[in-house]
Amino acid sequence: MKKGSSGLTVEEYSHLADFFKIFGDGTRLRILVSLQEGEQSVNSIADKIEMNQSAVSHQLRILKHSGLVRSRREGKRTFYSLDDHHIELILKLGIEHKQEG
Amino acid sequence: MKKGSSGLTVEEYSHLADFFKIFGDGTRLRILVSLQEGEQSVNSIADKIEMNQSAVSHQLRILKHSGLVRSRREGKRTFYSLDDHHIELILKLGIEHKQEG
DNA sequence: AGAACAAATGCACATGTGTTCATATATTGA
DNA sequence: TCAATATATGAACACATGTGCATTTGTTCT
Repeated sequence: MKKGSSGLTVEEYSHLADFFKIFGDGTRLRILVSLQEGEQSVNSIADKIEMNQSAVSHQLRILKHSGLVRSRREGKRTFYSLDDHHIELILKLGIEHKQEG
Repeated sequence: MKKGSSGLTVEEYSHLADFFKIFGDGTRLRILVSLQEGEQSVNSIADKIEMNQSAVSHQLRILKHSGLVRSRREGKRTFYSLDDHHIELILKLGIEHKQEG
């Protein structure tokens, strides 16, 4: 296992990059922020952020596979909610960064 | 200016996504972490992270345009250094997330 | 001016990504 | 079972992105 001067391997940096990549899309950010208000169904999210149901579903799958959200089925609907305590901190940090310009 | 329930416009989310996108590449992460040790020339960085000079230069340009690093010329060489106090915090946060992962 | 070195740039290419459309797969209620 | 609703999925497409190659630009030294 080859280590760089700061302790992470090339592969580990790649995985870390994959983590940040999740936040690198406006639609996903809006979904995540929307979910901060509580769990919501797919159509509910799609309506709120004014996006295609399919597009939202695709993104939710990515978020779920990344472990950032989880889903719960209730009848015909699937409710998604945040499933990672780092999300709020990271979003907050990004927004603060943005505000300072 | 259309605002969502959490105070940001669609365009603002897009810009925030662009910010996170910068960290969504392993090469850029390695460059940023490398620069935490202090300013370094392009070739120096390229050697350290074992990457093409051209690739590193391309990425440094992105980092510079994003305001995350700045450059200083000294003779034939250009020295790059970190230029954003949020970087360390964000990298730290991401690494911590990974460790708990 | 010419050689040597460092860095930046334009191009081409392969790969990755987000969206939409159409369709499939639940699930519920009549 | 059939219709209606909600969600998931696959394919296709346009677009973005990272890299390497070749070349250019800038700098120093002789």
